[in-house]
Amino acid sequence: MKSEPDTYSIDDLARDVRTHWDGIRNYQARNMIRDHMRPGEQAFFYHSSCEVPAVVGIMKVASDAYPDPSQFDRKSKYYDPKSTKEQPRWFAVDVEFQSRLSRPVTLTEIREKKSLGDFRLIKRGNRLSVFPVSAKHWNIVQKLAGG
DNA sequence: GCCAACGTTGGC
DNA sequence: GCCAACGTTGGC
Repeated sequence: MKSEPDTYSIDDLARDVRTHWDGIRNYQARNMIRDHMRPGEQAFFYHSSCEVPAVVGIMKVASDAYPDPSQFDRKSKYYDPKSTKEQPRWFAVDVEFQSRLSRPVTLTEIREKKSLGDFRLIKRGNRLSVFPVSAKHWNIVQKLAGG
């Protein structure tokens, strides 16, 4: 799961421990959290759009998907006038801090690692903020971090 | 349904 | 700030 550290970083999550992962406004990403994420599953925390884009930590999915409250909040930048309580368009999940990687695994490193060649993160045109990670890729990234 | 215009993501 | 690679919107 990607987040811009200027907006919400692994430090913020370590402090909050648990948070609402909201503001997802892409249908594919929404489908991912609504239809495929389950409580107890693990996820990587990835810092995007920053000086050193990198996988920085591990978190745990802490809830089922639920309608993202910000879509109904007129004052939120995530407000969606086309969304109704009866038929919400957007969903959020709760996540819990689990750990930091012993060191960040940078995007550069990931690109250089042959065995991560088919990792979705570096697939051309990938802009999804939420996407599944195979067990193989999960393990390789962890190993790179030294754990 | 097509497609141009526009908006967003995210690396660089 | 630039730009590629998308996704979305809306006119037709």
